[in-house]
Amino acid sequence: MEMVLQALAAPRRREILRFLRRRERSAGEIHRALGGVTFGAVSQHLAVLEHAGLVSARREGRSRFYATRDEGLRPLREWLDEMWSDALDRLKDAAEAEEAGAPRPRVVRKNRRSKP
Amino acid sequence: MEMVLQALAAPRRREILRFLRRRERSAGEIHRALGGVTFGAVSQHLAVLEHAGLVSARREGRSRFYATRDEGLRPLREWLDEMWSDALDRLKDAAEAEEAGAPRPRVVRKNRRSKP
DNA sequence: ACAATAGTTTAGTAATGACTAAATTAATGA
DNA sequence: TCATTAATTTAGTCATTACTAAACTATTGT
Repeated sequence: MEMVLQALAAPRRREILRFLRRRERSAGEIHRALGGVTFGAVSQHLAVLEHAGLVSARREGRSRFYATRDEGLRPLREWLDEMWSDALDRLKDAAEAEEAGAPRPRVVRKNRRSKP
Repeated sequence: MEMVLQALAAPRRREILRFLRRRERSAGEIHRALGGVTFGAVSQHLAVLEHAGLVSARREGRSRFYATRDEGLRPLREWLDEMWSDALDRLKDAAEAEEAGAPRPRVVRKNRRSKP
């Protein structure tokens, strides 16, 4: 998932994925849709997305058609779910601590020995 | 979510989040847990995570305690869900097209006029 | 074979980012 | 007040990266 997050971190590449949402598109279409960026740059972005497993490519004549690969997002999805379950665990722990006596046992107080 | 993805793209920061999974920790604890990286570097990573809304900080005496902020991951979660629903839409479209006659209408064939 | 079209690859540049060491701020304790 | 502990901030370095322009590769039509 290292590569997945790395790939998604660039706004341009998310823009490309967004453009590929509905259907596959040729590199040229993608280039035209983005605007303000070179064909070369687009090609590089597509290579990054492909290596990360986020898009697949298909050759047709002179064109190359790119489409999103849905399984590509799975590692990220799993990581997020893991984080989410941890959040639930924390809530549960907090609830149990609450029940166990002390009103807000969140902070361990330090013992102050001296007093002016 | 720009900042969220940017923050998550660095392995060190995911390592920190992972360490904060169960309970809050002081900056020093985090530094010791990571190992092989300066206190300064850790502090910088924590600042990035805090700006991205992924952790919250609390002062106690000389220590500063950091904890994961679960709402911080929500933008990413929503983005992922959006992508996922698009994937479902694609499947649906494909199924409908399948039903509508042509066996695999995914690709529009070009008309070849000449023949050798 | 040649020209045109569609895309990739390369070389180079400017900006960003992760890191370290050292200076700095903040709170406590003597 | 001064020393100590805990953490942040700053200045500078090295690597990565997003980009452009230009060279290159591949496919098709004539």
